[in-house]
Amino acid sequence: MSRATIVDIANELKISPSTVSRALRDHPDISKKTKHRVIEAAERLDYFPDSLAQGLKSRKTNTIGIIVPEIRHHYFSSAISGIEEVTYRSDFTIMVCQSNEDCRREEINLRALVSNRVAGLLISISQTTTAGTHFDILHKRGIPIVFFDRINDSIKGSQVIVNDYQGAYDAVSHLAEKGYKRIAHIAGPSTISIGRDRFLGYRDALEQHDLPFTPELVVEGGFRENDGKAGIKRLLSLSIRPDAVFAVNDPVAIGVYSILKEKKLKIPEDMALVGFSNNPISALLEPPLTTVNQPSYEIGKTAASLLLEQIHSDEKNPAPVIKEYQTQLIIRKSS
Amino acid sequence: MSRATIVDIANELKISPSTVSRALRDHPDISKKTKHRVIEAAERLDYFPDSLAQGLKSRKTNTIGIIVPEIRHHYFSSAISGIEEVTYRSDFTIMVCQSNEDCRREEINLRALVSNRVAGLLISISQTTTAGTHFDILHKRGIPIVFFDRINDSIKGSQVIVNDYQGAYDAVSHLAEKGYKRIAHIAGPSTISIGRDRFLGYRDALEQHDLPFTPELVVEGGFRENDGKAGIKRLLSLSIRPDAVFAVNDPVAIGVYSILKEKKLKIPEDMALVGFSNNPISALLEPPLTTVNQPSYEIGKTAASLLLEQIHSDEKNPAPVIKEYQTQLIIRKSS
DNA sequence: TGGATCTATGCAAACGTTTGCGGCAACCTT
DNA sequence: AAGGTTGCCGCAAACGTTTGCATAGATCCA
Repeated sequence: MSRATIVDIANELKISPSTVSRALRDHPDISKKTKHRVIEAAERLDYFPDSLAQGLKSRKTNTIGIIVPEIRHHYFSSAISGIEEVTYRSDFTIMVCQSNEDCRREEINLRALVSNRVAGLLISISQTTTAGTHFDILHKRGIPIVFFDRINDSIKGSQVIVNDYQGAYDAVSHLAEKGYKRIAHIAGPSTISIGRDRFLGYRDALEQHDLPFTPELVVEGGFRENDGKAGIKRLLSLSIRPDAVFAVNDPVAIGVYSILKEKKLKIPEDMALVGFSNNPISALLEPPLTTVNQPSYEIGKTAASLLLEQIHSDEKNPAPVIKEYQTQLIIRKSS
Repeated sequence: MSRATIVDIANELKISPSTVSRALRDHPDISKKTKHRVIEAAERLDYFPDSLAQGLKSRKTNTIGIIVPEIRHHYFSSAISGIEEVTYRSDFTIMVCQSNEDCRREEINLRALVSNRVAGLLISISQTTTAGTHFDILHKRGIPIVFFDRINDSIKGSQVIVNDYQGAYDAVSHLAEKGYKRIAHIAGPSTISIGRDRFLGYRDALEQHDLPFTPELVVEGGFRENDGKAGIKRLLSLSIRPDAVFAVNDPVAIGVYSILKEKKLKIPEDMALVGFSNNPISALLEPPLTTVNQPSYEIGKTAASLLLEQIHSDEKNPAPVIKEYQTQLIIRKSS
């Protein structure tokens, strides 16, 4: 019933706990023979090391924290999958929290993770996170942090991102070159990097192709399917409808799909559509969605590797590193 | 830089650490005035409780472990989302691991979680997990466990599942009633509950509708998209092709879709198709996929609630509870 | 006024590890 | 033969909490 400890093994073998500890960690001071005896006894007694005691004593743990807006969104679950894949290989475990796009909850999660003494933190901030002062404690405690996907300029730290500006620019250029004239944008919050950068890419692409920038063709919302629904409804109610829509991401584009289907509007004849993220689902939609590829699984892996590097680095507050992935426009039938 | 501890607060206030500890936990013995002073000092010093020390001393933690085959599969990420939602409200954090459908990795994950002294475990076993002796240590240590979705009869523990048999039965009955005569089944591993039960539902539905059970129409594989591709290829190579397919789950059905599209075969004219899970994607496929609804998010929430109940229960090894959800056939254009 | 009860606090041990330091043989040097 | 290495191991303190027990002062009752 009650778990065996190092002391139990020591008593069993009539040696001291320190010898057992060293034997288990393969310390060179311990003889081969003793090591074998210890290993054998440990297995026989079902010994499991106690990570709590280890962490308390050694002042560091093998767990890293993750905070994302919502776990069930494909982009994030895929990134988490990538993260777990690399942390697993380094004997780290992950603690996962979701902020539900709520800054306050993000902060509560953060406190819980710090209390659990995570060795580092990976985060994609919520869409309501503007300030970011709650990240200061990490810096104070020398806990490395890597932001991925969504960042916020007022917060310092390493980042793994994609070139959102270029991705949006390419997507909208593609629409312009296809001959669409009134290209709308269902945008994300301008306080979030990806919301702002994709908007800027959109605006500059219009300008580059001699299309007028029309403020009423830009509706700002969140990152969810419902935001897409609301956005397209607004656009459909305009006196002159757009002939194409660039959605800030695929979930939003999917919201647009469902409304357009509901209204029996044809894609791309009545309205062309381009998304962002390349969710697996986008290829299977009818018509398949033109979108911008964003390698979420890879991004997760890279972010985790970067974090582990910083954790193992000697300096307590290593200089921020920024890794940027290039996006890739995937042209399908919706445009 | 270095974090403040209870002792730091005690020194600051010239009181003893035990008083600080009690004040922070709102112990009735401590005066209002002292409590206020302690709280104030704690905030001023940026005090964060140390979960490791707390866990070590109190012999229990507020973290629960999760092991799933793959985080990025919609069904699981959705379940994890549900789990996090309820654990968050109870001040628990989750440690998430993925087994990658590999029994050995599942066991390694399990050891890591036990080492971290999780208060309980939620698991959906890998498709290669047949024995399950590695779960014994949980029982020995009185760590409650709740299985969800995939179970294995040789393992005892609480379960949150759906009525897979009935779901499959309904799906295949639907196909039979639509007039399909040669209904194939791309099945999951028979060692896993959901694989076996869905197969049994398929078989009995055939019998009930006076259709012959033809072994060559059943191909057994895994739960992934690739398994669907392999399965449908096998079926297409038969001298007499089936006219309908019941896939063990939606990812497998999606694999079938992509092969059928590749071969220019029409759904449902050339081949009808039914899936299982009701992934959000299934409604957006063309044609939309008939499938069996399985409330993954709800299942996650229920499993987590059940686990928390057992954690808070006084008995060390509470009797297993089984919660079964009813499935619901969602008829769309693919059948 | 003496003892009993209550309130608020402190002491010290314990949770399971890790690790610096020191010790004791046994073996090597010159 | 005396001193120096080397190999192997144990002692004890420490990590940051929690908690049973003791205690000091205040209040109460007869």
